[in-house]
Amino acid sequence: MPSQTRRSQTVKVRDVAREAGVAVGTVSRVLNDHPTVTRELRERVERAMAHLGYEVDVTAQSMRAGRSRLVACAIRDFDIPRFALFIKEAEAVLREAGYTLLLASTTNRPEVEIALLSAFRRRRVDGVMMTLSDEQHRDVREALSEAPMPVLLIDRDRIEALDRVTADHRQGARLVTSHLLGLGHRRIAMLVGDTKAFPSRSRLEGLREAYAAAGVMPDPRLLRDNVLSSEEAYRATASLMSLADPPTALFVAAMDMLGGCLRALRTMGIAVGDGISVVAGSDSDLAELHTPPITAIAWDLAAMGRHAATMLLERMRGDEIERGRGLAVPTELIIRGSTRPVAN
Amino acid sequence: MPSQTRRSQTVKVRDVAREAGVAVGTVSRVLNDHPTVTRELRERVERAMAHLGYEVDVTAQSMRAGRSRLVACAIRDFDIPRFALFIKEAEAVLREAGYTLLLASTTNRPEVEIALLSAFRRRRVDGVMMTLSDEQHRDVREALSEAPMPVLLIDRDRIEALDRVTADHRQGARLVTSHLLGLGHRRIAMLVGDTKAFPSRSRLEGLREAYAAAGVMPDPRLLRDNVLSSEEAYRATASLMSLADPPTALFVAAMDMLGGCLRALRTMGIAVGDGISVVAGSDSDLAELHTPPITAIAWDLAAMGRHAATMLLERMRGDEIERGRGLAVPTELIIRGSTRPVAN
DNA sequence: TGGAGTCAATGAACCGGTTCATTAGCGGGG
DNA sequence: CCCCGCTAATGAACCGGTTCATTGACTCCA
Repeated sequence: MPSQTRRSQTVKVRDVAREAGVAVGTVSRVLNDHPTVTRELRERVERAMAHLGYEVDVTAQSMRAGRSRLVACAIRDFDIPRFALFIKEAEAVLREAGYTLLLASTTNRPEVEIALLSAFRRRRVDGVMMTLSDEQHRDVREALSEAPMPVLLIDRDRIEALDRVTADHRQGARLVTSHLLGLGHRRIAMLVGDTKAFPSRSRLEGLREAYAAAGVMPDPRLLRDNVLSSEEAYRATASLMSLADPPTALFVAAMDMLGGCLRALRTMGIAVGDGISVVAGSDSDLAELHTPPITAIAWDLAAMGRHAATMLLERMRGDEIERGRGLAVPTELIIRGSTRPVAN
Repeated sequence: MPSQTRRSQTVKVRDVAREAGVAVGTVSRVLNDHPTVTRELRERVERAMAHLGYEVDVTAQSMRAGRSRLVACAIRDFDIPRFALFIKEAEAVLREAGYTLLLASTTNRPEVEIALLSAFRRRRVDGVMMTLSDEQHRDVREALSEAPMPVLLIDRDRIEALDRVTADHRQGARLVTSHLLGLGHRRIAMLVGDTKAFPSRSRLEGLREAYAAAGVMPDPRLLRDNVLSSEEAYRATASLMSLADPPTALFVAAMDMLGGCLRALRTMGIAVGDGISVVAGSDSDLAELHTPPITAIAWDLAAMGRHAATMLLERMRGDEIERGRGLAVPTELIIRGSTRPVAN
């Protein structure tokens, strides 16, 4: 019976205590760097641990201490290439602080978000960073308010009580729109993602603000929202370009939908730059190395990941901080060859 | 004191047992779908749980049961865009089976790999899927053999005792090389990643096999190995193209280094297709939508993720299966406009 | 009617740490 | 010399489940 074998193999605090000739409590204090332990005893215990090849059982620690040293990250879909950067940096900061990252995907469904929060609670996860499909969703808000651990929102801002890290998408969309209006474009199409979520909402705001500032009215028929996949971006682009009065510029604001959009233009034989000006809502190798290179909005996702982890750590430490801190990383517009003065 | 509040708020098996008028053991049996519990009692207990809003403490379960329902995934760097697909699918399969995914990055360093294995052991992780920086590393192999939980290797194959899921990179490289040789290319440069790891090794084998089959000798100076970042790919490309006798074709076998390589060619004013034939070691939007589109090797990373999770689940279930099963997903060559007959 | 056999339910012991009230030891002041 | 106060170490209780030997009820058959 392997469990028997394993059990007898496993070195426990008792064994270390016996080996070192001290009480189990002392071993525990050594493990936790308690100040009230003399150097001599500490060394004796550490020698015993090394000698026996002792390893703490984190499960048992969590059990008694009520904390797991786990931090969960739940996002819509970690298939989003640029998002990996966020996770990478967040994980590095958390690991440095002794935490392990739990990863889950919400598939952008409220019921999954709620189920995940419950699963995190059952695991006594110490902190959560997540996106939400819909910040207004009643049940999700209730689940969040009942969460016993701090929750930080990623690129969401409508829940005042929670910390959040966002990108300034409004600013980004404003820059794009002003840039295009400045080039003479008046028929600017826009593909945005889920309008129930912050990024799309604020991009729409930015667009409207820029239009308003220029005293121009946007054509609502050029706005395609809830574009969530590359395939949808393809169809939306194809449909826009088939209009009797097609757009002269296309702002692909939905994250990483640029591929679908370019595929559609290529299929229809429309040249980027000449036939239509194109702007990507987030920068990528594809945008940079396309012919012509594609004007794009850029922001520092790595910094977002670091900030998210750092803020969450502060909150978990229980520091006396005001509730609902927000941190917005700036966005910038990188102008490339895909945006040109409107033809005629 | 919040912990006090939380403690008193928490509903435990005792409370459920009292509410339902049964023993705690019975509640536990209901929780674990034990067969020896009558329908009537089961329903009474479930009502009590619902009424009190009971949630099991997974930590306590893990403590006694010795398993955590955690599966760890440790890869070199999850900044690799295409890898997200693997993780996404693996997570879905694992979640379906009631497991939660732990994520960590090895940064391709043996000592980190060893430390992570130890951390996973301390957390009583039930299974691990990981890459290795060096399959031959003594200490890593020792750590692996001492791991009490099953470990599955991702795209690594040199450890016979462990299950593994790989892509057939050798086949891919063979296809690429034959294709280029068939177009008349004799000076084929290749950028590969870490030669201590399986993917680069088998790509090199594939290249040599194809050369041998054609009775041609490769020029070793055109081989650049240990290209690990986009920046290194940039430099390697620049250096290759500055040779007195530069290559006529470039096989960017290192994963997702295509960007750096294309940047270098653009900087040097060398046209893809005309000036040099280019093949990407893994397909991407960038390869597909580049002008000209770039010939690439493709394989199903999503399937790899699913297979990895499924195989690991089987192993964790303790099924009687032979040790060290290997599953290789096929690779295919997608020929596009970037590879043309050699000019002369 | 009694005894063997089945099956469901019980609850105390246990998993491996941490916590904290208690004890032991020591130095210093009266 | 005694007592007080302080610090360091002790070890039993505890965290919240699961497990399993034991009990009790019930059926079946001689």
